[in-house]
Amino acid sequence: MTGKQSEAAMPPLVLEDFIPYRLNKAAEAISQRFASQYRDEYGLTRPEWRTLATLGQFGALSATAIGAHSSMHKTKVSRAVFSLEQRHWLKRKRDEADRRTEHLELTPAGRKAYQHLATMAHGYETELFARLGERGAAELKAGLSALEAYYRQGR
Amino acid sequence: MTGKQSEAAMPPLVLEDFIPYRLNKAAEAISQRFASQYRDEYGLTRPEWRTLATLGQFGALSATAIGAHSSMHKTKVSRAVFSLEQRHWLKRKRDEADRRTEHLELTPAGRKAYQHLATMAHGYETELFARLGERGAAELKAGLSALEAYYRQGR
DNA sequence: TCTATTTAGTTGCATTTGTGACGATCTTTT
DNA sequence: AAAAGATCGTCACAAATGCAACTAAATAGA
Repeated sequence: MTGKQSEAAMPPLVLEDFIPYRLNKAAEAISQRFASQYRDEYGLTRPEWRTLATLGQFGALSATAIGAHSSMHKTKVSRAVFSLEQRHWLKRKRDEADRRTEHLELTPAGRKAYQHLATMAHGYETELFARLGERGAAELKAGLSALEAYYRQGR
Repeated sequence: MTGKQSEAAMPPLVLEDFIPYRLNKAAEAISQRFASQYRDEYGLTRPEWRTLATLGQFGALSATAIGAHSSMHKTKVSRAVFSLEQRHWLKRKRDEADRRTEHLELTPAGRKAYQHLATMAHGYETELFARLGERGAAELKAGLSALEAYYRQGR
């Protein structure tokens, strides 16, 4: 026997301690709650919400740019754009210089929905921070920043 | 003008600061890297790896227990179990007291694969911690713990 | 005891997602 | 300027996921 463990074999991996596992569960749980808000209120899917939020923040972007920024697959963006267009929440404009790309922009209706959802998002986050406590919130942000620095230029 | 902002309107929500968004992107990026390892080496899907890891850690569980522990949908577990069974990595045993439930247990082959994957997982995490730095890793863990405490007893 | 309800796990079906190929357009090379 | 290659967005198809219905078995209620 080599010390630490006595009779029972220690499991080679404790999932509750494994960072990718914990991150996934946490992300899913936290997103779920907010997702049900925009789903209940507007019937939006996650890719649709992401697209809306990205356009709301940046003004006018190509589909490719949206995907690059928010890590969504080409086709996911394409479909979300189509769906938002159906709602008349965004309109497309051909780039006259490069006629392959189209610039996507929110309509007034889209912007209005965005404003509302952004407010809900802030509310959600405020509540989250309150429950995490000053300390927990600060640690989480710092930890996420470290992670982002890692995988941003990572590998 | 009300101070802070000058000419351009501030976007109502900055995605790079929004916790659910950051968590999702981080979780996806971090998981992706490890997922490609077990995918390339064994052709495992995520639900399969999760099921394997859960059984490896806990020894023998019902499908329901696996799903509850790792937040996977019933049918996801059912299909992962089927697939692992095809590989002869686990076997089912009827519970004689309650003949609806089956106890799932890794075979020697399954255990061997698990050992290997668990080793890879540790390696991955070790490298991750190294890149995050002592500080970043500690903050991330603390932040995750705070989150877990939040959503565990949820609402 | 007989019925109604709950639980474990699977399956069919619809929805969502990713892959690969495509037409159109732009860029680079020769 | 023609040919080859890259990029933008879409679509058909295949794979993965979730939902609802189902069988079998246990439990609770009458």
